[in-house]
Amino acid sequence: MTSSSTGAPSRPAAGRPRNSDTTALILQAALDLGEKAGFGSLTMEGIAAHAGVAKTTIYRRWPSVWGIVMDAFLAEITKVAPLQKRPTARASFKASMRLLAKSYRGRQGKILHLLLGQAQLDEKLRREVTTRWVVPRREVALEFVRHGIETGELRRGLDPDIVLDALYGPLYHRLLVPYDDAPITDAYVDSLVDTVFRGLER
Amino acid sequence: MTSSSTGAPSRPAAGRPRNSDTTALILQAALDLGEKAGFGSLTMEGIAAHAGVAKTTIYRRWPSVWGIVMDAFLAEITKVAPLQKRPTARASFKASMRLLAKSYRGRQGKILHLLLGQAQLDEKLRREVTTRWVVPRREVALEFVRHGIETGELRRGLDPDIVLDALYGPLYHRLLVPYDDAPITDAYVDSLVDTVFRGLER
Amino acid sequence: MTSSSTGAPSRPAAGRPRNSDTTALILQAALDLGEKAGFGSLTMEGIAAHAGVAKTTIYRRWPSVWGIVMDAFLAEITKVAPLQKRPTARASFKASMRLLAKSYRGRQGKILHLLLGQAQLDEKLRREVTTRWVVPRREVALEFVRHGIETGELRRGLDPDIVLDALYGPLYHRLLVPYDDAPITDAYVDSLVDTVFRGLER
Amino acid sequence: MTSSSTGAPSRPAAGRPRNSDTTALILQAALDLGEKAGFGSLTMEGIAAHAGVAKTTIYRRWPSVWGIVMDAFLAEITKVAPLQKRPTARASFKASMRLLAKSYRGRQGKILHLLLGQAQLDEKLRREVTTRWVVPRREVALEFVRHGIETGELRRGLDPDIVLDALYGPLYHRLLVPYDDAPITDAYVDSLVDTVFRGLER
DNA sequence: GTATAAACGAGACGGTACGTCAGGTCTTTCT
DNA sequence: AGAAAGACCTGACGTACCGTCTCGTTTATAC
Repeated sequence: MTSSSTGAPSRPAAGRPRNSDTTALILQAALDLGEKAGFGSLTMEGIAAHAGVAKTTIYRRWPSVWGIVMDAFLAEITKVAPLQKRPTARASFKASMRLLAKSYRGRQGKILHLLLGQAQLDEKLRREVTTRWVVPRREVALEFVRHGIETGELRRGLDPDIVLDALYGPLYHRLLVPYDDAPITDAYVDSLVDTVFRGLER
Repeated sequence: MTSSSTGAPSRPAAGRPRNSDTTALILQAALDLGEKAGFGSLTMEGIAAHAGVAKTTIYRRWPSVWGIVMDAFLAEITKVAPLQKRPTARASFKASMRLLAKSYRGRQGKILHLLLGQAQLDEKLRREVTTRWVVPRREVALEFVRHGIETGELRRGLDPDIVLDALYGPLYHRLLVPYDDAPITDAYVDSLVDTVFRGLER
Repeated sequence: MTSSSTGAPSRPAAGRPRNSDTTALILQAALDLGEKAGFGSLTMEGIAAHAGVAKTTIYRRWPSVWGIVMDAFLAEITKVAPLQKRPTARASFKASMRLLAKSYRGRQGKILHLLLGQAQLDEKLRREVTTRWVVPRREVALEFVRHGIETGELRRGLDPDIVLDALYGPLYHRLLVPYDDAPITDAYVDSLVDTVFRGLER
Repeated sequence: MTSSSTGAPSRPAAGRPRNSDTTALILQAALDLGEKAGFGSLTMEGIAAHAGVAKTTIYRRWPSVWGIVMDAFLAEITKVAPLQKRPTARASFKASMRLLAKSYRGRQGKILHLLLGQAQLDEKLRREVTTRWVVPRREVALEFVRHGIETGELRRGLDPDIVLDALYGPLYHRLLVPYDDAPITDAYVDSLVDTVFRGLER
């Protein structure tokens, strides 16, 4: 969301540089307010006031509230729940999904389901979520599957995309389709992975 | 001079009765506008203007825009994609999910992902979706699973909830988590059901 | 500035009628604030806040701050300084101009020079000032001159417009062209009228 | 408005000297923009952009938009309409006022009435107008009057200030009080001077 | 020549106010 | 009592300029 891309390091961008403390201040304010009053009721004015920053300063960095939330979410989640590589695909997914489920039980979950919710209504945000969150993770996960097929852990002929949908789909289903509001436990993840893997193995 | 002949006991409700044409008019206006300008940009004022109706008239019937959309969605979907009972669970799900996938490829899909999106932000709508859409369908589907276990088609010890998540999860994952925007084809559904069922059968 | 013009009294306009107390409240707030902090620093937001009224409520009545000030000014000035008809033209103008000078020494003067100042920058306001303030008064005054010519008090061949410019011009000159900030006294008015009339009489 | 040159030529001020082309560029940009979009809508940012100059460069020279306009006005008007000394007071005023009326029919008039308008709202500008435009001209004109009294052209006992008000007042009245938007013609000036002078002469 | 000092362009920044939009409530008259 | 119309308060929107600031760069005098 932030203008980035450096490439040629040549000129130092001319003009007074953006204050990165200010950026951090805004992100923090957004998280604080979201935590306190609900991420659904975040407003530009509220964030600006809480961060002690002018609205224009925010608009210079992000085009919408959701841009901010997106950045805040990504900054946290990559630290907290990176994909886990293990000897077998089954172990890799179990570990990765347990970690993911854990963060989803906390603040990240609260944010993510709002983020994905809002992405349904907002085309620009949807693209942002795709390119910055879904695609990068999916690519790593696809590698797990392909490797599993090579080693013979998984049977040949499987469509790796379907495999990922079968594994992660249920997780997001629980997160996004309102049913019984039960949290996603480690036991649920284990049970899920085991059930699905029965259909995947040779 | 025909005597009105109320016949019906109770009360004639006193005062001017609600015009049911008006109700239909509003629903139609909501669908028209949503189709044209995107369901995400529906507003009470817009719907009222387009339907040629006063705002109060709408508020008397629904508490929010999403209430209207919810009603419009349910009215259509139950006609179009009822659950399909077949001799085997596998066949039942294949048929039901194909039908569902088909409607999701059209207007219903467009509405549903907005509805689920909005439900993430709006607690009241979330409950509405749960009780009027998710739970009723889920109960029927659970019956399919239990029956499959009884007949021996599915192995004992399966958690029926996990089964449903494993089947429907991927569908909603495709619908809600933005990835490649590929539509959900019948082939995808077949492939998915077959893959998952391998892990479910005896 | 307010939408007015009734004409056909028939229909009572449908819908909730405007609250005339609210209108008065806004005008009063504008005058209060102007008096306190200077009419030059009036803002819509300030007036709204001080009147305890929503901005939209004001915008429904006036298109700009100056529209409000205009209305407030006219409401006062017509009460305070109506044109004075006397037996002779000289006496009529002396009386009228004394009264006008007196109000200009007070709040009306403060407002008027801002109003005329702003009218230089704002074409719409300029027209408003012309039709609601300048023209009506000028027409009455022209009548004084014409009558003076008929009775023989003033010589024939005078251009009535020039006469009015010669009389009122100096007054507005003092008001609008900054020089020594001396107030316009009754003595000044008398001296002015006498000097000018020497050139007007037979 | 510009930082005054101290007179003593001593030090060349150390550091990079101001570029006088830049100053001219800004003035020109202000006039261009004013001519095109109306002097009332001039902004610092607009002028800076149009002149291809940084805002700070302008602020280093003038404290406000109106300072610029003031300088631009004065630079033109003193060239175009200096006071005219003639043998008689009547002839001096006729010539001077004709010349003034002529410039007021063009761009100078457009600017001046905005300048005087704005001066009503802005105390600093008001003083600026007084000291740089009104007072210097008024002093010369007062001399005309005093000389006329000495030579016996005008009667004794006249208050010179009232004389000037009587002569220039109508001109500014026409310029500033919106009435019929008729331009100020030479014929009008002649007629006005003759009428007023009838009351001034012995 | 090399400091030093100011001009200059660029753009960030905190502010204030703008005029608009939609929400949800209310008041009025008509049906 | 329902319905249409529209006033009303509320809150947020995104934008425009303001005047100040912080940079890096340029251009002149002074040492």
